[in-house]
Amino acid sequence: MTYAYDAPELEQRWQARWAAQHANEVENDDPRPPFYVLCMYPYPSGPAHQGHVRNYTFGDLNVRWRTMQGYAVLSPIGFDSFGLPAENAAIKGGAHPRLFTEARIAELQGSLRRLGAGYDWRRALRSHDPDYMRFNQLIFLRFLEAGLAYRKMAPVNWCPGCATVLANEQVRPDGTCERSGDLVTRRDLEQWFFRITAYADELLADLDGLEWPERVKTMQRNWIGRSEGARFELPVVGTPHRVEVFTTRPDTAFGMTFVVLAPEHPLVASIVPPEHKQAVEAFVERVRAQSEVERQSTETAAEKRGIFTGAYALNPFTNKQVPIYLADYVLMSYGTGAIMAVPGEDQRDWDFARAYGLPIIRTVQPPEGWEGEAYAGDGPAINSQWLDGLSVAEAKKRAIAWLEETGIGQASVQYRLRDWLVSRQRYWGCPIPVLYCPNDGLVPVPEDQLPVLLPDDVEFRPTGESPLHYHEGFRWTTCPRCGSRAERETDTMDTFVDSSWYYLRFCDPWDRSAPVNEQAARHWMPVDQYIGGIEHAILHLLYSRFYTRALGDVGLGPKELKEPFKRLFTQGMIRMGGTKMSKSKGNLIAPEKYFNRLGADSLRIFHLFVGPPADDFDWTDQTDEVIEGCRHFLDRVWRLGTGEVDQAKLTERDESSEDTEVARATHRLVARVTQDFERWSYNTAVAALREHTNLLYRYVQSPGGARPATLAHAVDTLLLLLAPMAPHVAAELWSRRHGPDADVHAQPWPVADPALLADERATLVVQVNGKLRDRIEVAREATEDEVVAAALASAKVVAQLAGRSPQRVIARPPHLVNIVV
RNA sequence: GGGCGCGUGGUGGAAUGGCAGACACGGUGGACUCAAAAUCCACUGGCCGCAAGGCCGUGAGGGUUCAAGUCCCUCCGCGCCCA
Repeated sequence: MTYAYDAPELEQRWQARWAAQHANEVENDDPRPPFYVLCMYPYPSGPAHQGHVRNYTFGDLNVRWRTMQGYAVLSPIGFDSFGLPAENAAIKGGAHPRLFTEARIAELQGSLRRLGAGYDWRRALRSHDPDYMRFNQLIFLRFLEAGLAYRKMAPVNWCPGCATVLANEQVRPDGTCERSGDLVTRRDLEQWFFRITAYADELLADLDGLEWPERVKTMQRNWIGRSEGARFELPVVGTPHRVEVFTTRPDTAFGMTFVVLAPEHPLVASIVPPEHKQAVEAFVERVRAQSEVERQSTETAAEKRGIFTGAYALNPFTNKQVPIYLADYVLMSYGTGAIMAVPGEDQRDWDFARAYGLPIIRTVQPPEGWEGEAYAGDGPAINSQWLDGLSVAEAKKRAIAWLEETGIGQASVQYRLRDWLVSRQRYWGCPIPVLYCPNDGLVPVPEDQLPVLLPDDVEFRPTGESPLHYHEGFRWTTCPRCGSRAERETDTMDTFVDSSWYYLRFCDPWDRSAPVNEQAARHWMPVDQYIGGIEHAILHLLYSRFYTRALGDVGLGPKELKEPFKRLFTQGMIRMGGTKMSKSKGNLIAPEKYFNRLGADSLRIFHLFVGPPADDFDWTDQTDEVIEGCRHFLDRVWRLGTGEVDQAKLTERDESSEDTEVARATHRLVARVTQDFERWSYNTAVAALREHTNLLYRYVQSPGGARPATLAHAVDTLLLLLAPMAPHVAAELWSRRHGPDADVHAQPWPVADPALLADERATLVVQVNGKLRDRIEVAREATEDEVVAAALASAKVVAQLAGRSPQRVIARPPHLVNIVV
């Protein structure tokens, strides 16, 4: 293979020049209108992989394009540098997590530079930087003060493999750990939480105003899971106790034939009669060992899921006694930890009732011919006394009104969303800055003593306990209040904490006095374009939305800033053989080999060209040939740009109609590419550039040759439009054409002249009965009568009509005529 | 089970309800060359036909419309999210 230019040499030369020029550095007082482009900061796992290349190519296109459009573009980058892989490597006998991580960062940084992505490197941050940790801890303390951070004993998802607690989101549906694949079990531990549920309503409601993919918004809505219903109390027969239940279907209360408590429910201890105690305790023990996912699974046979407590409650609607059961699928953490069971309208209750021989009473009339079991749809209430005949919605209202009048209960809203469990029993994370004193109890580390740093001299043992716990020097300290020996918290923070506010820090990473400089944040925020993987649709994006609000509420961020990311784009995944391309799968295709041979520009064009950015892409054996093809395209642009194509035929002359057509095509190209950039249709934008290149080749090689001025404008425009996509080759050609100091990336983005967008001639499509029969060249301004006349005069149309006369003629001048016979 | 999305040539894909398959990859042929590579040019959905041309064609079936890949209904298959 021989290529038209030496890509590695050319690209490295331009990268060095951009670094020397401090290109893409932007000041906070830049007078141009601000525009914030951000790619999700990467976890540094080593050199970039194709997913990174795709992500950062899209990001850089936006940065360069918006810059050419006249914005002051904030384009920062950082590294999500805390996390498990570094610690696991240390346990396996590797280097210290810090050294390991910093080596990986250097590799990834190298890849990003070779990709030619433009960043304000002065603003770069790493989550494990002491400065960043200090502010992470300061935020934690302010949350603690405000009651947004709290500690409680909680049954948690415990991964034996990772030897740590997992958030619900990190447990896969089959009950295994997202990272290690081990089966997750339950344990009770003192854990730290962030009170994200305090914002549930707001987080749900404000989704409406975001320019995010509808899919992502739906996922967040489901995750928050708001449901409206009622809660009310039932007396436990023969005891002074009352059990409170939450239900979304108060209208079905007349069909309640039993009550189910979560096995952990506090009432269990006091209501179970002695003769049932042993069996109940054994059941509770068994359920405690199960993971939440197991408990929620519909696979388990109903017979094994519950147990009768021996106690009865009084259904306040019917004044009848109903038995109280325990069942694994009722969770203490949702609602009140107790439900009224209505087997007639809930399939799980139906299954349970059948398994335990409990009565089933329908309270909603199923439609005629209903052959299913529980009926959850709408219909008139039956067997429900004063609710009979009402629709579900009406009956709900009436039932709630009755509960409120009688004082038995009230309307209630529940969320599926739980508070965010942030503590991790690991070393390589940000320490939680509190200590425990025998006299003063829980004591926050004074702010002037932050950051609490990780000790370097730790031992990594595969025991499952945090190395911080063994480290006597770290673990023991003195209480800042009373001076006695006190124990430090040895848990560290979930790494999602780090990624929940980094985008705010980028606004002014130089501010030593506060994590977020409010003035700078007001200037740049919200992020105008956020770009990342769909896999962060729920967690990272929801936590960040919470953080933005919470920071404002504790006085650490602009109070009026609610939403961090105005526009979100989620790119598709790179797959290989059906699975996601990732380091853990061992199916990475390193970009370095393309950088060395074809150049970063070719790889960038490939990622832009290969399909819609939002779609997944399957990397196959043919992919290399497509990337070659992208280099081929850049070589063709090169030969046009340097004048290597048929220079001899260039002729000075007045503009001919052929020249005019090329000029018009150039303006159409500008409009097309701009529009495609706006709608994230980069594959068609590249197609448009390739089409234009093909057109210019034909133009230059045509018998009449090209008119120099027309060609120069067409080629220059091509280079301007190419600059955000293939920045190196565009820069080189531009400087060769316009002088060594000319900078294509500093040029204004071209604007199409509306007068030149349309052709003078148009192709009239003639259909007979909706089928294509002829194409006729007509003037662009042709009237309805003219196009109809032209269509009827067509020999092909006459032949098709075969003497029949048209019943109806539909004309859309100048593009289409349809003759109906 | 519920929700959302997607099914187009050998392949990736394109198409505000108005010319299906743009742009590529691959393939075939040609020019250049002693030869090859590179480059440039042409052709490339299927079937019938010497040709002109015709017929069929966007997962399957139905509907709306002058006109459907696009809108509506049913079904099949695949993917994702929530259970």
